[in-house]
Amino acid sequence: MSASRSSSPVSSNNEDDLFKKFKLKHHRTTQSVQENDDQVDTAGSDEWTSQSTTPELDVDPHFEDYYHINTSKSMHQKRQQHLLTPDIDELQKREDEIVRSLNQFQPQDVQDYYSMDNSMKSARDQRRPYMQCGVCHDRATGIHYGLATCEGCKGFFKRTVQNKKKYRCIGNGSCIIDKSQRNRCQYCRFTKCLAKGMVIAAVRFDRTPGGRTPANVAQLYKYNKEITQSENHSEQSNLSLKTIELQEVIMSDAELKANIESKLNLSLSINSNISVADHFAQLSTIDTLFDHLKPLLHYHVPLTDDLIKKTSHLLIDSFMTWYRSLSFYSLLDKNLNQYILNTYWPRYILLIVCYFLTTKYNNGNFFSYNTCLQRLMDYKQISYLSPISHGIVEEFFKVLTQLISLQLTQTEVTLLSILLIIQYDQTNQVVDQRDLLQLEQIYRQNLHQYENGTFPGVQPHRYNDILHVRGQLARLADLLIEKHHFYTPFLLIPN
DNA sequence: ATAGCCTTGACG
DNA sequence: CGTCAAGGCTAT
Repeated sequence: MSASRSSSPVSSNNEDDLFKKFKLKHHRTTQSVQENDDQVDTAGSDEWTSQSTTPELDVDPHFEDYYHINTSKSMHQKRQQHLLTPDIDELQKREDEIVRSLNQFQPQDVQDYYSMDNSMKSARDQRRPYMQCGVCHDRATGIHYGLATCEGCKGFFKRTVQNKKKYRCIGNGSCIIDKSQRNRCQYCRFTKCLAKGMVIAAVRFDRTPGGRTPANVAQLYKYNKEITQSENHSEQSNLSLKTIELQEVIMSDAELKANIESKLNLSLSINSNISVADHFAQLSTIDTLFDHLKPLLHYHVPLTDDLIKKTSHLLIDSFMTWYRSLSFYSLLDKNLNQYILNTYWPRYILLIVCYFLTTKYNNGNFFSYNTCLQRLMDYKQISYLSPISHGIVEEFFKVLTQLISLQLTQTEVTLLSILLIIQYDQTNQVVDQRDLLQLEQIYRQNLHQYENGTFPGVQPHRYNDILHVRGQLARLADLLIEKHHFYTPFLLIPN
């Protein structure tokens, strides 16, 4: 039925198209220009958000109290700050001050931005065809307001300044801005614009088109460029110093990703070439995660390995961002954090995909071991995936049915996902995990409290059930990786 | 609101 | 002139 129209072999950018279709359902920012300190605009709330439980994914508030008592460190002081962008006027004053102080020290050195005949110009000419937006890494169309940016970020910056807009971040102000999701958080986008050196003064009051940017503004361009460059340098040298000093094997993000990538590839048993997508997802709600999975629902053809891989990447990125935003992240040892990131992403992805599946199969949608198996066999015939393992399918089916019957709330999913990745592993000697013992206790306790408060008496075994599922999930994830069957959960996504 | 494309105008 | 970087317009 729906075969014909949309199935033209769209040669254009498939991933982008997907995102255009499914993103933007809910902006993660709100524009609180005036009185109302309201909530997010929930425009286009989809079926996913309709759960009546707490919409916040973050840890149960009790946990924070408990945790602070024990650690006497307050980590979330800064979490609620910087949520609102400052007045444009204020920012403008700051720029003015910079210009003034610059002029004090170098009275008439102004006009050399345009006569730059050395480093900057040549650098610019060199990367001319490859210029990418300093904010979102989209293709840049030139220097705009002092920074190489795309048309989108250019226009966004202009609108923001011209209309003196203020934005608010729903998360903790560290949303990742890239091409695919630059519209998710205006606050973080604008903050990044500024951090990368875009100059407010370059937006004209009088709106006169054409002409050239005045010298004092050009001065700011140069100044900002120097600042960001020196920052980069000091960061780099700091980093290398530290690693040498500590003699630790802390991987860079790129290395970490590469490592994960190779594992992922192996366990998907795909041998096609890898193209490391430059997508960095961010997450703070289940909705965001599901946004990554939803496109898979709309494929009328079998899922391709490529698609699964891309989706996995998005989820892994989300996982990393999410993990780093957890309150205990900065308290744990670097090596331990790295170990967790490197080792436990399959558990996390598995949980998310399973949870996604439960929302799809929970009401009346037939779901049995046989249909499950049939589905996988069908895929097997069309694709080049490795042979179906009945043992794994059975295991997977067990976990899934249990999850379906449990009907986890979002808070439970959150706690479960944390418990999945901070599980103390006796057998492992690679890294010092002692901190995890205490942490795990804290989160168990937190889950226990939550169950008592939310389902008092009704489901006395729920706490144990969830811990049981945790064990199953952990084992299954290990198995999926080990036996190169990581694709299995994805194939059951109904379409 | 966003972002791709268009127009403008100073400068070399 | 052509180039660059401002603003404007407008389909989505």
